[in-house]
Amino acid sequence: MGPDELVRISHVARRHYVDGLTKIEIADELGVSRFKIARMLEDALEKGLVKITIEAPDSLDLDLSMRLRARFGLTRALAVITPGTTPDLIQDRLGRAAADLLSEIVTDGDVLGLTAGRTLTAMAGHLRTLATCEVVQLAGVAAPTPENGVEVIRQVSRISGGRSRAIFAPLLVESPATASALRREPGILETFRRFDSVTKAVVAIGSWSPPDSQLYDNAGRAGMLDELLAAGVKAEICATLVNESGAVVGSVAERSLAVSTEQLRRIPEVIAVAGGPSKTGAVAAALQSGIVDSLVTDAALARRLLETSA
Amino acid sequence: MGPDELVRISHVARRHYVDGLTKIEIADELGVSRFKIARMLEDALEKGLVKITIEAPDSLDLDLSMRLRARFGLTRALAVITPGTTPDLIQDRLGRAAADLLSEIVTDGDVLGLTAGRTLTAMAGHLRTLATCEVVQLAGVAAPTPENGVEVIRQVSRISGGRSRAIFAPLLVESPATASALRREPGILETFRRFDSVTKAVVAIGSWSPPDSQLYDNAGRAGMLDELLAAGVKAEICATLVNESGAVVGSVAERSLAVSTEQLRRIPEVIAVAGGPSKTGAVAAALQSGIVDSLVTDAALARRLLETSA
DNA sequence: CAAGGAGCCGCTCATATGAGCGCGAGCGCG
DNA sequence: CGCGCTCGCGCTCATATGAGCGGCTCCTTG
Repeated sequence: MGPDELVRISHVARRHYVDGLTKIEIADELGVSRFKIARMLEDALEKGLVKITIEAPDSLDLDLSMRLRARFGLTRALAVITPGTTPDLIQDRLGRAAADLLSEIVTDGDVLGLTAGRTLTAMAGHLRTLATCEVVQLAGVAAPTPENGVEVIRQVSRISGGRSRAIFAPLLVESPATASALRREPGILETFRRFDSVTKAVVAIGSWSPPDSQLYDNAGRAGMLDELLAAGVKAEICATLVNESGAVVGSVAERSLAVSTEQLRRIPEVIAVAGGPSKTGAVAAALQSGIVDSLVTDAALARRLLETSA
Repeated sequence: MGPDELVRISHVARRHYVDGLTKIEIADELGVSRFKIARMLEDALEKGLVKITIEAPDSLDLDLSMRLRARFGLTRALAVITPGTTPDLIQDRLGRAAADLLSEIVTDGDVLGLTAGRTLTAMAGHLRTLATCEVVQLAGVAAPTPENGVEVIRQVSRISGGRSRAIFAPLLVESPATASALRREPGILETFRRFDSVTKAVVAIGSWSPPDSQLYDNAGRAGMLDELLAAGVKAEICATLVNESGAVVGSVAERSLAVSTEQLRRIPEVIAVAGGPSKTGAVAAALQSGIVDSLVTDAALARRLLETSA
């Protein structure tokens, strides 16, 4: 293309794309037909004279995110790009993304349900602002570590400024009777009554094969593992266990202190946060279950999900 | 902006700007109203999420070029960016730009008129392709150097493949009688007859104050300088002399071998090529004269022209 | 020279789009 | 509680735009 046409076309492109003039206005200005202007702009695009770029944040793979959303019918999906594959790193980045997502979507009237886990602990650590909302713990304490649910609830509700409903009791207990008794404890009863009011929940996904789950560990200690693995448990969402196809199988309901599967399903938006190589199958199973509405995961896992189900 | 909205908006922006979908198509695809899509795209632009850039060649200032064109009512204008201000460098770059311009706009039927000068010599040196056209020398030889008009004509016509009409005679001679006699010489007569057929001409602009012109030097040797300077000559185009206001003053017509002012005016497109600090006033005067239809100059000179006449 | 084809132009008419408006939800305040 | 405010939404209607067409010129080719 010669320099004269270059000057003309660039000028037209600038008037249109930068100054926002319509093609008709440019045509009048230059005394040519609007069709001429349209063709000049087509040329400019085609010859690479006008470059349109979509600025993406380094940390998100926008394309994968949208494909996840579309493929699994999710309300939202975030495929987080991680600069490495160590569990710590992935959890930190997923936590950050989940924190940003919470800041974005939680509004003043919301009742926020949370579970525990290392990724959710990371999320709490990255959370900076949150609308005023009630924060409800959805399951008892699975691990006697700083990563337990009570700690997450405490941090998040402090940032939100809303009131918190914790569960000061284990996730899994020895007998159904103990579980029933605990559920009648005033503080715990209060929290359980809020489950039906929860509008948004952030939950971890535990993997049972390969094992990467605190509930799995607890079940092992409680001697329930063989029975549940025989039932084909692949993943857990709170205390709900699902197999590879997403069907709810086995049950720890009687001996656990947690939101029920039905209550979980009634929550308008359940956001699962999970990533890392070991969780691929569990995330796939959780998505199949229909319990999960939104997903925050790492880009590598997202890619594996889309490949296997293409 | 939160990550979820980021993903949505980026996706919409890509579908629209990259994939070329209409807003209505995207709206249908996502199940939202077209107004929503329009507002998302407005947001994307406003938040800097979509960047539209006009790629400009390093060597041309597109904005200055368009402003020159508009300000002086030119058919074409090129403001060439030079990486320095030495005369040699400026001439080289202007020559290159003029060569590119010629390659672009000369078509097979054209009759191309040329004068001489260092910049036009540079132009000839940079010329790589040219449509088949007749090449006509518009003025006699002003300097006994490799930069004379005959040499330029020879080079250009060789690249074009068309026939050439040179003037093997001086630009300025001692007496009107000698000039008349030369004009009757068969070869020269032939060239002069082609002047009325010239469709495009590339001419240099000579400056008389400060002096930067081969014709000025010749006039000095011929003892005509005082008279012409007294007449207020500021610039020369071929052998036509104009004052600061662009009015034709003085005359070397009787003693020169060159296209006449009237013939020059009748040429459909006269392209002046001139630049450098010393030529500012001369270029301004030449533009005033109405003889010049298009201009190739350096960006610095263009800027000075626009400043003084703003 | 006639026929045919390529390239450029501007038209028609259906479609896409933008400006501006009114509605209804959520929110703060007396 | 009732009021007004703001905001996000989608509507109407005038305008901008694109697809496709036919006319024109120029050039090639038989």
